[in-house]
Amino acid sequence: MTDDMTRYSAGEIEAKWQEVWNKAKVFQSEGASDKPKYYVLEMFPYPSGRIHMGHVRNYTLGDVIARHKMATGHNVLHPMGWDAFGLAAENAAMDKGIHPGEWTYQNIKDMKSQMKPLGFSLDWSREIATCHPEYYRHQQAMFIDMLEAGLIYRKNAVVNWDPVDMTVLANEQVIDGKGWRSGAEVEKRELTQWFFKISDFSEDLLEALDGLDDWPAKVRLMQENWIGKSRGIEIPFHRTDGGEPIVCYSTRPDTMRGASFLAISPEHPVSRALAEDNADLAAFIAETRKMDTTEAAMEKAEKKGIDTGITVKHPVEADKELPVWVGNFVLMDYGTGAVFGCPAHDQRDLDFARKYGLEARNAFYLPGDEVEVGNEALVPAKSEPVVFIDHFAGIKDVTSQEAIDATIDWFEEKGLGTGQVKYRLRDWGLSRQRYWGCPIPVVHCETCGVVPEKKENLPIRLPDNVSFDQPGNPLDRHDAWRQCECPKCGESGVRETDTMDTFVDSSWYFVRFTAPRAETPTDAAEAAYWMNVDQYIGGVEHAILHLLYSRFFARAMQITGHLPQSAVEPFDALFTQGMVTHAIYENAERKAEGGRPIYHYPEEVEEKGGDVIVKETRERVKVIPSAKMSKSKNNVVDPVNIIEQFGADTARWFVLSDSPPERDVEWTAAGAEAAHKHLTRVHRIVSDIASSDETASQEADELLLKEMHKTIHDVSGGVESFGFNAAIAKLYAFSNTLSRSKAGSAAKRQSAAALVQLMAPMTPHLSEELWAMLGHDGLVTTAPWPVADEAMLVDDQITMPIQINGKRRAEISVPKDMDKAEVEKIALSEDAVIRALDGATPKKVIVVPGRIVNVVI
RNA sequence: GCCCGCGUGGUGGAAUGGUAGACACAGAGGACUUAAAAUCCUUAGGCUGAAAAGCCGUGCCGGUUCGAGUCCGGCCGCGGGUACCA
Repeated sequence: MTDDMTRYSAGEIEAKWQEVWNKAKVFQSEGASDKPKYYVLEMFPYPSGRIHMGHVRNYTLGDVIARHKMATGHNVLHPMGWDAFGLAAENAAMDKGIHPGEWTYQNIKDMKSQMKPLGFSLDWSREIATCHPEYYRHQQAMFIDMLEAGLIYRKNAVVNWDPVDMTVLANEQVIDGKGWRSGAEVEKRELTQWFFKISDFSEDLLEALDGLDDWPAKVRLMQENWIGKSRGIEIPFHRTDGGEPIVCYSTRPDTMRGASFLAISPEHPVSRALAEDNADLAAFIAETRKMDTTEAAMEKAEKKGIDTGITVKHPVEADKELPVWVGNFVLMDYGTGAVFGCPAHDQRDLDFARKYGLEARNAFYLPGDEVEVGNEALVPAKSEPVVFIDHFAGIKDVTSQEAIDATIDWFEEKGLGTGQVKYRLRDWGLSRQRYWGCPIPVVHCETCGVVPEKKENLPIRLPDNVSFDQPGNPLDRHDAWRQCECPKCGESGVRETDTMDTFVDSSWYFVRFTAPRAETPTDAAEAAYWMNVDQYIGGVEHAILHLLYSRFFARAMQITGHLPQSAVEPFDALFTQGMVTHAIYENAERKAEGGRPIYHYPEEVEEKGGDVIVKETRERVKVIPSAKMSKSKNNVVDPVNIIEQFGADTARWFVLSDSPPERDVEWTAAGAEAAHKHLTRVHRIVSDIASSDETASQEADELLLKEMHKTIHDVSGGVESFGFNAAIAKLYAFSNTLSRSKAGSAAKRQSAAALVQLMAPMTPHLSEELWAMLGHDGLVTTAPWPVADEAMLVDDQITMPIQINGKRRAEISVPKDMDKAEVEKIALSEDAVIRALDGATPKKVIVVPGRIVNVVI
């Protein structure tokens, strides 16, 4: 029955019901309410101009939660906004000559119009954009408060410097050590920059992870490792030339016997001092500065060093002297910028020692395995017992951890070192030498120094009349904007031209959503009511930086009075969705200017005889499978086509159905059509039921209703635990049951209504249509969520598999409460069991009630 | 390099330590149709076998357990993060 009256026409249905929702303002959150509040938030998007499948997945997940919470009687806040500052806008400005602001606002408009048809239950009345002065003026106010509270300071830090373009480069803009536009070798350069004192909160940020029960364990673990608490010791090594001792930090002082050299950072004061009259050393240091600033690049680079010529005394063995080397692998930012090398028990030190002919001597060996050091360092787990050789504190058979503790105690007792707890977490550098960001509201005055702006002068607006015809920060060359009055003495000063890292913008937007038009950064009452975010949803790629910065910012906002005490952890529950991936198509025959690879869009290539080629040029293409969808790699699938072809409900159903949401999913076009077929089928099944009128046997009715209650139970459970794909599988199964059921129309209508309601968070438009078709008055969106009847969930008779030695050989059907002995008896009388036993008695019979029987022979 | 994940049929995937492959996609066969589309029904991990049935099987190697996709140890491969992409 597929005539015109009952055909599923997504386009018409979706437009109609969106209009109904909008008119009724069903998605605008209430103020004070008797209902419990629920704040569900998806990570807000960067306005690139096109939504992609990752967005659709993210917002659909959030929307299902929001709609389900609405149906279960919550006052729901579900806002949306734009993370609107960033690098891409400046690139567009340079490439296309458009102002970053114009480009960004156009993109917001475009993306919004692409999102609207998806029918998300968003409260658009709260929309914010971080690039809007009405947003960033509050950020500037908080900056001033945090500066005055001592949470922000200035220090020198290195950046990637492009010597040809004369500009600072982001790590992403450095490709194989070269500037992405100029192709010039990138250098490190030191600048004075602004920092948040996040490291002051290391311990708190670490400890509070324990309370985040509804965060994924992996994210807590990643943050724990990122903060990187370690207990170690600072040991001064005395120079034989009488100079200032060099202080090393070590977490493995138990390996001291094996120490054979000291390695100090190229940026260490001693290195710098020695370089002044050591040309080789100066050249070595200069060489290490020609590397990008990423940790990965530094760690992967070949470990190199140079002997400084100075030596230090071993702190324990009086007659032993150690050479001091400068090593490119020693970070000035961590510990003291100096380490002692113990080749026997550290692989990196061993490689270094072998390369430069340094000694390798064991501090301990494994019990019963006393061997010389080969090419592999002996690094046992800290809990593993080892045997120490001539340990100065007299310990011998202990674990490494016990030895570390004993050694630290011994050093402290003798006054040879100081136990220290250190964290890997570094302060958050927020300065960016770029135009399209929130201006840092300070003035440099010759007499007063660095002075924060007066709050009444905020916002310090970005000037509009800037040009991008040359690289570098346009603010630097905008004299009219830079010239200003010193807020303190009134004489002339110059504005800070650094803008803020966009992570600052995204570290508090979730609080701004609670009072998006407030005259102060936050509204105490609204923040107290809505915070914390009950459920935060976003990509796992944000597991560390964004989430850690937000956790810090909540603390900083609390100290400066912008957040109530209760909101110290901003996100009660976190869900990290997997990415939507897609193959990348890289041109294998041609490169762009400057050696950059050329990437092709999926629709530009085709498969031909096992090879993939560019349709137009017939060039061969290298296929890089399942990579994060990224605008710069052109491997982005446009959901707009799918919505136009099949409708929003199909797109929503599809992104939820196939993969568990925490897992990455490789996008393929085939699935969307299947999703649409199914929705068409549901439309047909329910239409038929709505227009039929039959009675049937009570048995058939009961069977169907029992299945209905099971489905309500399972789907509700699935929706509450992000098991959407499994929930959808149950809905498929129930549609099949319903369409084949011989039940009467009353039972069928009841079941159809349940099906429609259970689908509503996922396919809200179709559900509204069918809900109305079944004769319901109100909206399914606001109808109370169905509740399963517990009594209907249990089966009296259950099937139990019979295993023989752990392999399934038969199954029996027994009443659910049958006692163990009885079950065992029935199991042993099964043919397959008798055959396998062949007259013998079983060694053991394990009966797990309600589950399984295992006969051990 | 380091930290964190992931790996199951042709494909997406399901499975509180308890019947591996639910539910789908693609496939094969059939019904309906003049035909096609749509729809409905059947089938389907691999190997052997006519069947009954048996053997193998969750990246690889090993362990714990009556029982392991699931827990533990060691590998391999892929992905994310690595502090200036967001």
